[in-house]
Amino acid sequence: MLDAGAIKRSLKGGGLRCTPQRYAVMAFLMEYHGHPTAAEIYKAVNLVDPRSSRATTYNNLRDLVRAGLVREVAVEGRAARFDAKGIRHHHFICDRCGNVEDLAWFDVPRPASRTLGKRVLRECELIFRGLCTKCAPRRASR
Amino acid sequence: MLDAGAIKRSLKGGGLRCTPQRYAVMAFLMEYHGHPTAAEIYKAVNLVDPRSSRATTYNNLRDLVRAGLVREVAVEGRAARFDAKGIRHHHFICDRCGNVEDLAWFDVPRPASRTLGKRVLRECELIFRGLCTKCAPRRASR
DNA sequence: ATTTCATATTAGATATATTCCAGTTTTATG
DNA sequence: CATAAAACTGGAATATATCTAATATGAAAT
Repeated sequence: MLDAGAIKRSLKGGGLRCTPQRYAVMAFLMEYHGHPTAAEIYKAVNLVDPRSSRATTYNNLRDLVRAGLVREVAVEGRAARFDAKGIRHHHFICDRCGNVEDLAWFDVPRPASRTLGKRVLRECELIFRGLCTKCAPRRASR
Repeated sequence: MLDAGAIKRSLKGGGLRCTPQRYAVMAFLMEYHGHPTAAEIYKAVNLVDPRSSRATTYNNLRDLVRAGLVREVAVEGRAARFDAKGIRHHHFICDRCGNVEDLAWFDVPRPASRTLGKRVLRECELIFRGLCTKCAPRRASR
């Protein structure tokens, strides 16, 4: 079950006010185990309580990403996907349908600082590409 | 120097006809060492020889990616970037300006098949996020 | 509890990125 | 060189995301 206090605290921890709209986005991402697009999140939170606009949903997602509470996954030619940063995990993106799936975490070597140059490393992300279980059997059909 | 024959051959190898427009896109990506957007590529190839439309540029990029000759890098909220798959490398994306930079290659562990499930793995991509050298010193300013 | 103000929200307009369409042209093949 | 499949075209359409400026609200301080 979702702990309202925990959500409130993590928003505050990220320097964000707890507004009904922002709370709704965060709560939705925490209980929904998928990788919804901004449009899907907008729809879902308004289904429960129709008080959020599209702009606000985008604003809140941006703020949550900046605060490090949510991860954004860009997918070529499609809407970005979001998920709450709970347990560490990698991502698998299907080249056919664009769906994003989680993969169990495993450690990734960090690049040597000479590889990285003077760049500031914030995080690293491992993305596997291929065909998901739904698309793989139908590989021949185009 | 660019070898016209080599480009022709790699297009053919990918099952693609060699048209002036497609050749121009591939040649540009091979000699330009950056990560241009579709719009930039469109502009650049038409500067040399104004015979390509926007739609064709997009179509060709799609085909080249499908043929495995070009890599597409999605960046949140911005246009996708492209580069010719020459030497293997990883990518660094700047969280502030969205620029994509190359990082020297190093091996990445493949996930165990139990981690991958029944998914078909095509490739894996390591993306480092942070601040590029241009943006890092100005980190305080927003 | 009330005041205060920085922050957040809103609807709609706008900007940006990409794909679709339907008719025409071109490439590679035999 | 005739042919057919593939590629090209400009413009319209769609999808995605951001901006704007007026209004409302959360939470810190009284």
